Amino acid sequence: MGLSKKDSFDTLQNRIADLAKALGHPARVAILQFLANQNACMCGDIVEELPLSQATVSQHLAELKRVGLIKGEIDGPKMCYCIDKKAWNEAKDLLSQFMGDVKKCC
Amino acid sequence: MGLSKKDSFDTLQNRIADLAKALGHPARVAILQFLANQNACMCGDIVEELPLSQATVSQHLAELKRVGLIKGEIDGPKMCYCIDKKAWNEAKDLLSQFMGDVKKCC
DNA sequence: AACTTTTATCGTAATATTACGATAGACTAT
DNA sequence: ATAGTCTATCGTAATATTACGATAAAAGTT
Repeated sequence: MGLSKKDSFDTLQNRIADLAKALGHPARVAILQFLANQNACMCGDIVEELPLSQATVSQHLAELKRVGLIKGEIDGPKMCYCIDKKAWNEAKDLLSQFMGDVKKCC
Repeated sequence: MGLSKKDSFDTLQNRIADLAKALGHPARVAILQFLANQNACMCGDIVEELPLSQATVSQHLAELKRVGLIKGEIDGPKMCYCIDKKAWNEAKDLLSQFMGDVKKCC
């Protein structure tokens, strides 16, 4: 079918998967790189940086907002997007812990 | 439409996204946790560990194989799956570097 | 050879994602 | 008030993902 079985997995597994899914598109990786390499929030011109339409970029931004990695605040006519430090660090910790626990294997 | 624009992004962005996408499902996170917490490869009984059908688990394993995070080798009647250390470390480095470059912001 | 076990693949259906044009909503500036 | 700018949302279409039963393929066992 396609009926989601996500409830059968635990909260941590779901959170890791959800964060990873948000990173699972090159446009969103590019957006985050852009925001992360800036010393300030990004106001207005994200669309110009990407080879995608305004509607599509807005959709990707909404997905990043959904998982909490970025937050947007209104600045007069424009919108300013910033990395959400708290969620970003949570994501970094979760992922690095997850990737870190490999024991020696074959 | 839905026509992929992935070619418009660079190789690194695509690789990060592709790895993240592979981690973007709780079943695959669970499989990797399972393999990573073992001191040996996992032969045979992965399906029993998951609340999914054999066909679905096989599909998730194929996805993990596709990105290179695991490798499978035939052991008589069974199949042994192992974390691919090389790809795993590459993934860990890529992700931690990606998550690491945040400058101070708002 | 016939049977069992294990895993991959095929076929199929439901749902989700990706993408864009068009439109609406919010704000500034004239 | 009107016009311009920026962003979100709606509508829609194409494609991808998720899930499973059924079947095939490969290996060991009797």
